[in-house]
Amino acid sequence: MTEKVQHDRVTCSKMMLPVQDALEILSGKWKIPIIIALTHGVKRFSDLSKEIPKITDRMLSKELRDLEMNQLVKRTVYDTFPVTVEYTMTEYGQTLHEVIEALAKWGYNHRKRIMQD
Amino acid sequence: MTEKVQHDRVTCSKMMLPVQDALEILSGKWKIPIIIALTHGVKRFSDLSKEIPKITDRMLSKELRDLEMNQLVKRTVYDTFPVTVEYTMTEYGQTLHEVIEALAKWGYNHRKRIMQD
DNA sequence: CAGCATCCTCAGTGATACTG
DNA sequence: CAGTATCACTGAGGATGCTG
Repeated sequence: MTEKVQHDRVTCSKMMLPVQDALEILSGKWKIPIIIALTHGVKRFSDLSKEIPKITDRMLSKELRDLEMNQLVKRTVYDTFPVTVEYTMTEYGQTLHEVIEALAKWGYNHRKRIMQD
Repeated sequence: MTEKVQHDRVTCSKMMLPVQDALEILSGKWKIPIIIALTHGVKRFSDLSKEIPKITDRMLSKELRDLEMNQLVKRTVYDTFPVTVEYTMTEYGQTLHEVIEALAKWGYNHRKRIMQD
């Protein structure tokens, strides 16, 4: 059975919900690793499994499904035997790059700042 | 006793760790509500408690401590009786605005996109 | 190869009561 | 007022084995 993922939301500013939406989509331990892996090109399930240290098939499968539902990732099945499946970022998924850049930039500086105290 | 918060990290790109750092700081249910509340000015503990629907004192206290440890929020105690405590964003905390703007912008568009499918 | 089913653990959060 | 202490719960994530 599919696991539910639904959090309560808090509303006290008009930025609140959009920010929480965005964070929810990037939330969890594996979304960012998967997204970054896919920015380096089209990948198969087993490629991702190898490239992302310690992720289990269960989580990889689940997170890919989430990303696909949000139209960030496209899944393509080829009729070979055994089946081949390719994952790639959609064009829409690319729009996340700005956000991830902003996070990376801030995070990079923060790490430096916290180190030297 | 202080609760521990430590996650495993995944490394497969140089953006990975900085992005995860940033997300970790914004992670949890209450960081964003608190940060946004504090962008609207200096607030006391009870102000925040009233403004942020359903947050418990326990979580408010804990999240403020986290934010303070990361130098994003400043805590000032006034020697009155009973004690008065004020919380405010630090100048450094303001640097998060770019990040939150990016998240808000993307989240806003995403909400529109997903609604109309 | 590309997953799914099942069971299990524990960190994050909630509820409630108490205190300087 | 501004928290802390304690207990309880739940759901994200891990481990393992199975399948089309």
